[in-house]
Amino acid sequence: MTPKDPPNTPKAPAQSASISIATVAAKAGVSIATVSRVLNGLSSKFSKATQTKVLQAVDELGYRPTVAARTLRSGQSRLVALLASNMANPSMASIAAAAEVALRKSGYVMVLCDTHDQPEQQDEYLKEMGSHNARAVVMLGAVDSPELRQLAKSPERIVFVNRHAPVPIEGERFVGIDNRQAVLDVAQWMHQRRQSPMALIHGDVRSSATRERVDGFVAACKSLKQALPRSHICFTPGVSHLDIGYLGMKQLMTQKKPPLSVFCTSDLIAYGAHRCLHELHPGYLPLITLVGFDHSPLNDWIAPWLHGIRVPYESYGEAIVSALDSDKPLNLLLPHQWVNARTVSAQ
Amino acid sequence: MTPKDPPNTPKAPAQSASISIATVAAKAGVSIATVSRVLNGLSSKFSKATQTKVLQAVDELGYRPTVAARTLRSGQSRLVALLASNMANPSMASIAAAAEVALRKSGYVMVLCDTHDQPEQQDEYLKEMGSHNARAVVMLGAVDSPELRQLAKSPERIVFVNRHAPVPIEGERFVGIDNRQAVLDVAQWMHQRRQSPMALIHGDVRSSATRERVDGFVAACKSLKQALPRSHICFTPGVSHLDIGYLGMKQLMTQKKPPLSVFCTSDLIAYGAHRCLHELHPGYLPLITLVGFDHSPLNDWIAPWLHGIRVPYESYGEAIVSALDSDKPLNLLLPHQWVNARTVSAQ
DNA sequence: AGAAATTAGGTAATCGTTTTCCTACATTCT
DNA sequence: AGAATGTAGGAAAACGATTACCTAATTTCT
Repeated sequence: MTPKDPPNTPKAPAQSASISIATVAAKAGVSIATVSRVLNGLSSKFSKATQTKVLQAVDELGYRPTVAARTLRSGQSRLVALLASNMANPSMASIAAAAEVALRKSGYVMVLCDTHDQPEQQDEYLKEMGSHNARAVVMLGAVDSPELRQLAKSPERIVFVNRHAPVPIEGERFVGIDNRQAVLDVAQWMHQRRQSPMALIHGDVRSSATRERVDGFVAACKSLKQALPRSHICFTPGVSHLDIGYLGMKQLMTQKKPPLSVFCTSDLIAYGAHRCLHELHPGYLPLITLVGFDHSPLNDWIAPWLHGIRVPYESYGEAIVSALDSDKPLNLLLPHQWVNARTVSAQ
Repeated sequence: MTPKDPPNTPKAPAQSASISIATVAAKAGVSIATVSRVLNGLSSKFSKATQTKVLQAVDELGYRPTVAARTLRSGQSRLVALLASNMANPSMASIAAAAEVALRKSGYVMVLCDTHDQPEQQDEYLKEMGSHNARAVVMLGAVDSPELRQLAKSPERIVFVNRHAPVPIEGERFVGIDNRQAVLDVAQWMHQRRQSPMALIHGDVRSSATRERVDGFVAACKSLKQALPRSHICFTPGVSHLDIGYLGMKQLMTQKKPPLSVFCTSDLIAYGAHRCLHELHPGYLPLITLVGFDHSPLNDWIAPWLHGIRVPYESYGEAIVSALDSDKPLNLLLPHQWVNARTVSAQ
C-alpha cells in the first residue's frame, strides 16, 4: 500500500491486517462458534483436543477479540469509569492510581473523569458511560444529580468512595474509612497532650465524609469535656482547601487565646494553615500542633511537622474491586491509622 | 419486571429500555440512514426540515448512539489511552488531569494506564488499546518495547509527552519543554549568585528528558567556566526519585567541600535532598540553595524553600490535543519559567 | 426542451462477536 | 435392545450503528 514497504517484516505475529475470529476458526479447522466458546470458557461444549487446537491458532495468529463487537453483542463492557470530584487533590490521585492497578488486574479498563464537583459535568459523564455500556461507575465524591438518581436504581453498578451517596440509596456499595472512630482518635490524642485551646478547620460539609469528621470531632470534644468554642471552628465556603486552611488559621490567630492544636479535616487544609503561620506568625510555629487527615506518604518528605490520620489509599483499589464484584450491598470500612509527625516541632 | 415497580416514574426521557436509532427513525418518520446522516452532519444529504424533525425526535427520546456499534462499524473509537510511567509522581498526575479535561472537550474519552515503567506492562496496554480501536495513545514516559515499535509505524496515533520516543521514529508528535534552555537558565542563575561549589543530583538518564537536563546542565557549567567535578554529580539507580535525592544529598555532604547549591532534575529529588538535610544536617539548611524541576503549584505551600523551573503542566492538555489532531509531525515546546523560592532561607 | 447535475432519502450489506437452536454421535439406564 | 441423557460442534440470527448503492425529484445548463 505505502510507497516504500517496510523492508524488515519479521516473522512476528504482528496482527497485520484484520485478523478476526473467522481467521482463527479457519486455521484451527473449526467453526466460529467453537472458537468463541473456547475463548469464553463455555466448557462441556468442546473437547480438550479442540481446545488445544483453537488456543494454538489464537496464539500463533496473535489474535485478540475486538472489544466493540463483543460489547455490542453482549451488551456488557469491561469499562469502569472513575468519576473524581477534583483530580488536583493528591489523595484523589492516589485513589485513582490504586484503582487503576486493581481494576486492571481484574480485567477492567478504567476511564478517568474529573467532574470538578459539578452536577452538570457529572451527568454528562454518566450519560457518556451509559452509551459505552460501562460495567460500573466509581463515584469518588459524588454530588446529587438527576442521572445519578436514575443510575442508583441499579446499585450494583455504582461504588461510592469516601463520600456516601448524596441521596440515600438502598443497596449502596461503599468504600471508605470509619471517620467517626478516626476523629475520636484524633480528639483523644489531642486531649491527652492537653494542648488547649483546640480548634477545627474544616471543608464543605455537603460531603458526607467531611460532615462525619466535623460532627464526630465536635461530639468527641464534648464527651471528653474538652472546650471547642464556636469561634474556634472555621470554614470558608467557595475556596480551595488550601485557602480554607490559610484563611481559617489567619482568623484563629486573631482570637484572644489562639489555639495550641488545630485539627484540619484534610491534609490540604493543614498545608494552608501551615503556610499562614509560616508567613504571618513564624514565631508561633514551634508552639502549635497541626493535625491533618489523609496523610499522603509524601508528608514524610515535605510536611514532617504534620500529625494526622493516615487513610490507606493504596488499598482502596482492591476494596473498590471487591465492592464491584460483590453481589450484595457492601460497606467496606478500611483500617485507618494515627501517625505522629516525623519531627517534634512544627518548623 | 421487578417485584415492586418504582412508584415515581416522572416524565423524564430516561432512556428506559433499548432506544436505538430505529426508534428515532420511526418517531421522526424517516429511515435509519437519514437519522445517521443527520447525526453525523453528512449535509447535502438531507433537508433542513428533516433535520429539525430528527433532532427533535432525538431530543424527546433522549437518544444517544451506542458507542460499541459505532466503533464496530467505523473501525474508529474516541478512546485515547494515556500511558503514564508512574502515577505516584505528582507531575504525572497533573498532566493526566490536564489531559483529561482537554481531551474531553474535544470529544475524546481518556483511559488511564500506569505502566510502572515496565516494557511488558506497556505492551500489554498497547495491545489492549489496539483491540479497543483506540484513536491514539499518549505516552507519558515511554520505554522501548516491541509493540511500541509496531505502533510507531502510524505516528499519527502516538503522542510522546516529556520523554521522546525511546527509538527515533519519523513523524514523531511531541509535547514538552525546551530542557536545554531551561537548564541553561538554571546554571546561569546559580552562576550569578556565585554559590559555588555546585552539585547535580539526577534521575535515570534513559529518559530523554533527564538526559537533556543532565547533559545540558553539565555543558552550561562548562561554558560558564563553573566547576562541577565528577564527585558532585549524583545518581542512585533502582530507587525512587525521593530516595535518589536523599541518598545523593547524603553523599554530597561527605565531600570535603559540600555544595552550596544543588540542582535536582525533578522536584521529588529535591524533596529527598531536603529531607536528608533536615534530618542529618539541619544547621546546613539555611546555607544551601536547592533547585528543583517541575515546580508543582503545591510547592508554594509545602516547599517554599525550593527554587526551580516551572513546567506548565496545566497547558499540556491542550497541547496534547493539538498534537493529536495535527496531520503532520509536531514538536511542541511549551514555555517554562524560572521561579524563585518563596522564602529566602531553605528552612 | 432535453440532458446533466444536484439534492434528498430509502434499501440493504457490513463490521466481529455471542448465543440460540439444531444435529449427530456416544454413553448410561431400564 | 431401545430410551434417555450428555457431549461436541455447526449454522445462522442477532446486537446497533455506518455507508455504498440506488432511485426519484428537482434544478441548472446548453
